[in-house]
Amino acid sequence: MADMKPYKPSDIEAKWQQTWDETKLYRAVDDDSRQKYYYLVEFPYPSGDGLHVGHVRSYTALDIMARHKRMQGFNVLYPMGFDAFGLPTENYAIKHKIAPQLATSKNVANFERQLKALGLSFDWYRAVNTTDPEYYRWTQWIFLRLLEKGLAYQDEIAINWCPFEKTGLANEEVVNGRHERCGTVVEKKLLKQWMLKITAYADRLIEDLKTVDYSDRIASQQVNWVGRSEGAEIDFTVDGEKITVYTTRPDTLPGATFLVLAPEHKAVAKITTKEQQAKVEEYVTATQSETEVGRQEADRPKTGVWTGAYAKNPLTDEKMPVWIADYVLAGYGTGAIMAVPAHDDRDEAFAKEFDLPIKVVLEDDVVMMAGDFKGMNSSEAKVAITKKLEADGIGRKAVNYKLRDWIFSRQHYWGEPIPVVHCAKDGVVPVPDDQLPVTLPKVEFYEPTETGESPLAAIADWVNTTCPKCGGPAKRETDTMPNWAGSSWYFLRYIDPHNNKVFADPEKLKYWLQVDLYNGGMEHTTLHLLYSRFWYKFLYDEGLVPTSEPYAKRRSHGMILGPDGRKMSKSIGNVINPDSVVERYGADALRLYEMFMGPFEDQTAWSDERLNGVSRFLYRVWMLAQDLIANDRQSEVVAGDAGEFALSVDRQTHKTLKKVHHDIESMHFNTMVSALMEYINFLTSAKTRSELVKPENADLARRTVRSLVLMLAPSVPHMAEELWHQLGEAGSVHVAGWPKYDPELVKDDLVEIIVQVNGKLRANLVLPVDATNDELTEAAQADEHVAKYLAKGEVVKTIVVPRKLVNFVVK
RNA sequence: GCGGAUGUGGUGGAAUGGUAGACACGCUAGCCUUAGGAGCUAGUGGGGGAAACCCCGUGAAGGUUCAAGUCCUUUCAUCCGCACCA
Repeated sequence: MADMKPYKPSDIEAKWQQTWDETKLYRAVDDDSRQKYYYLVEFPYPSGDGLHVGHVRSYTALDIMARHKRMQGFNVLYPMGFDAFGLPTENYAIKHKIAPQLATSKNVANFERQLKALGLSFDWYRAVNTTDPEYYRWTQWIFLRLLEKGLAYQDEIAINWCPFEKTGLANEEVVNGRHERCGTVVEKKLLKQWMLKITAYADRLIEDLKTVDYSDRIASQQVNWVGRSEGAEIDFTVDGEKITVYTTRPDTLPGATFLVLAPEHKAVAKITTKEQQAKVEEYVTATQSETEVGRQEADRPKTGVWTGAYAKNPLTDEKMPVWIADYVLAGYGTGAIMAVPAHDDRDEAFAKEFDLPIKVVLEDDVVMMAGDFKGMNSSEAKVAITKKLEADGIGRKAVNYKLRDWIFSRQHYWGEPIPVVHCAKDGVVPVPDDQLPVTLPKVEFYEPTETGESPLAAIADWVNTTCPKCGGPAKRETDTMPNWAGSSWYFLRYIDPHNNKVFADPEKLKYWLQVDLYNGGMEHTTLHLLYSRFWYKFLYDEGLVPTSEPYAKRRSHGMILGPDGRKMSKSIGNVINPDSVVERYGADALRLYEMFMGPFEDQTAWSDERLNGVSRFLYRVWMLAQDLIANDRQSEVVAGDAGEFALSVDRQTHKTLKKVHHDIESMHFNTMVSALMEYINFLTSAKTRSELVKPENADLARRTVRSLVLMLAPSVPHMAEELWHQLGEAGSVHVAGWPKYDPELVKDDLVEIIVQVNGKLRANLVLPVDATNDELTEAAQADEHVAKYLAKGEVVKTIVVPRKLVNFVVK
């Protein structure tokens, strides 16, 4: 064909991106006349490295879902923004001596360019940036609400301190005793810190998972992280000093032969005898100088020292020596345990090391001793012993969590200032709401200070202010918030991004929430996801948001590994840059390839060969479409082409429509692409294609290519839009109606029936779909090949599954 | 140790308890062409056979069932998260 247009992604992609932008095609409307869908992807940190192919996987998947819903007439919100506070930018600013504000805007511009080049249907009008004072004004506002309710508080605690970045860290940022970002061995440092009481929500953060649809691995990681356990507290008296232990196994109390306290336990100094004092002090000093890394070494031999004191087992009246050892953690439970060496591996190792008694109390889960409790099973004994302790006033049921309160202070410049002032007279005074935002001052140096104070502390005219309460001199808080602050509520701001009266209009919140689907990386499961659920629940308790959970559904895309199967990293040099893929193959090919790679939630390695295969597929689609469009243009439309051939093509079309529709809804993007490929294979087979280009099939060609373009639109938006216009359509394919499959056309007249003898396949028959069981059996028996096997014995049973199979059981 | 996920060709993977290997990559042979990251045709789990066809085959071992990749039990391996959390 002389006028056939070649497929050149670079010719069409930028063109349509610009048109979509100009026509505001993807703006979400705040009306409630249509059903809404809110699709959310984690907004990126705009690093200097630019977009990662992992971002593309997440954003494309939900883009496909958003486009699919939009085509079905729903009101779709699919927003994007930037989580731009954080240390990499601050470090970049220090190194290059430019303001973090400038570095951020440069990186944001680059990310925007990259995202737009992918043809993602974000509503850019709603874009947010956490470093924008008009945004962090509300981050500060929420902090003040937490402060009002006592959920933000200051505490002098031994925090995780990164000596390289000179900042405090949350527990969540410490991995194996090292700072997860820079790998520096974390030290302990006593500092006054702002804390958020996430532990007040521990139970609800677990319980309410029942009301939402999270992938198993996400939900279980959250449950583990909160780490709820049930047991009992038991009070022991040592030299008049009360020592309370926590145990999940009160049933083993008869087997408790000694107590162990953490070296940091407050009672240690009081109960230590004179004879043991020197040894105890030496041990305490030694454990304090140990780093977290040292304390966490695997298979570390148990160490400890006896305090010289004794407690008494309330059930057996036996004397229990009281030891201190660093295998007992000060920060968990009560910082003290009753040791049951017979039923706990750690206690056993300790008992063996120091030659302490080991007393077995349970065998086969049944209590073997201790009078009243003898013969009970473990769970009965737990209840009974706890009750007895309660009656005696020396114990009670108790619950513990691994979750710690969230350390909310950072000693850095590039974060939201914590909006309080310190007044000599009034103490901590919140900055009044109408004076928000407390903005970051412009400074020349961003380096953290050696003392552990934020660089803000050095800016006298910013720090020195007046007390909002008494008008006297006061100093501003110089700590800033962690980078997790802004991202804890950004999805609320998208709903009403330009509101300067409230963080978002309650009516709009009511309309758009919950987020219908939230996708993001697994690495954010225990940090961001938990934090944002906490903030949201707090806002719910304040009556500021309409539902108890923010996200109805959470999924996590699998990581894309480098072509070598290893995690992509700059130092290995196996990073794939989306820009170069777009340049070479086009955004549509990149998008479709990332969907075709494998199951969405599984990790998988990058492959240039397979990307190329997807690109080839798109060329074939294009060429076929050109043929069909040409036929449609050149031919008079002939009415009534409902022959056998047309029916077979329509059937294939509608089967594919059905498959594509359901695969998008269930996020089976890889099989959606397969279905499209099968469809194209069918249409381009020599026989089908030669018929489709005949003038008498012009009408069929037209409706086929229309359906094809529509079903491709969510996945390859640029090519679909271009073809749509070649078809003579004026509007955008992305707001054209999604083609519903016809259930009648999805059904077949004839179906393949498999015939088995003793479960083994012996024949394939093509029979009418409505054949009765008897007819199926008859046809199966009549098959020559089957008959041979039937003759070998006696048919004792015949199983018929309509439209599927006949199985003869022959003996 | 605890929790979660996953084991299917040379590779990525597909299969409401009902034809294992769809779709794709790679490979082989042939064709075509202004030689390309192009297109077309055929083949491609293992074994046997000229063929028809037969046997074997979803980490391993049992079991349930007319029928198991799929359900149950045991077990092994890999990956992820947490980890001296009492």
